[in-house]
Amino acid sequence: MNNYTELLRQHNLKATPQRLAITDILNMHGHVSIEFLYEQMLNKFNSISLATIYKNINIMLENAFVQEVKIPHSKSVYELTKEVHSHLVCDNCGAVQDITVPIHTILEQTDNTQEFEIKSASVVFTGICKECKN
Amino acid sequence: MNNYTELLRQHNLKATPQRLAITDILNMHGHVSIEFLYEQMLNKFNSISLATIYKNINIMLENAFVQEVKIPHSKSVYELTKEVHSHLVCDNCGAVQDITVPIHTILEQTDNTQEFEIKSASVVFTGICKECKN
DNA sequence: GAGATAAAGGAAAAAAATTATCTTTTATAT
DNA sequence: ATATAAAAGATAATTTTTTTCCTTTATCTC
Repeated sequence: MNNYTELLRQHNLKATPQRLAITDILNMHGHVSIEFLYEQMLNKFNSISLATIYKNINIMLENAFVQEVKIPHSKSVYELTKEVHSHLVCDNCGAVQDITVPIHTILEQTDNTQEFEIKSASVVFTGICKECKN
Repeated sequence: MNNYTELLRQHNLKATPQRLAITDILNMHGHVSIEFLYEQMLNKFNSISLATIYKNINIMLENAFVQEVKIPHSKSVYELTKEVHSHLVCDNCGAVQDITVPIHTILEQTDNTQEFEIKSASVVFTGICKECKN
């Protein structure tokens, strides 16, 4: 029993081999698209269907086991839920990295005369990653 | 000749009646989904096809006449391009508002040890709007 | 550990979203 | 006014995502 079995169960998800594999791929790659996930899964389960990928990602989203990252001008990627954080996306290679942004400070400096009660922030920076600069 | 004819042309877009109508709808509603835009357009052009909506939104995106706003847990909306700004999205009613965030200040306060060259930021706050609080 | 059961997987189809094709119409430059 | 490139309309085709139905399996209980 690896460590993700219990984590899946804590999110009301049965620990099937397929889900453990999805979890491993997410853990290994950090941020993955549906297509990439499907391709990787095919290596282990040669008859897995895309519907199973979608069904799992959807139920994992519902149970907050994974999060969707919506990226400007690009397809969404999915990641295991962890501490709140933001993202850096490379315009050149598409790589996605995590970054911590002081949301609290931002809110203090933002003029919110609109009386909108802000609960969370989704921040995606785009630019050029270290590797692509060289 | 209303004021959007010239603006369309400046973006290398022919000022067709359909495009002027799309522009009016975007201007009037601020942020609209593809479906909403289609429904509104049907009022004026009873035989317009969804393909025309997509073709126009896509070419308007390419020519930076409109921008796509990707919203967590929801479908994208589109807006006329204006000064750089961020968005507030109400979890309750789905309304989208503009807000100005001091991105520059954020960057100064963000620890970017990853040597990532940030060029732009997409920020979407979610919470409860003024109307839904009452 | 064996049996019961609710949930998950596989396969295929269906539905929804998006893009492409081809012909007709039209905005715009000349 | 005419020529022309681009856009619209009408489908059709693709792509993406969801659903259905039947089989398999993870997990709970004994």
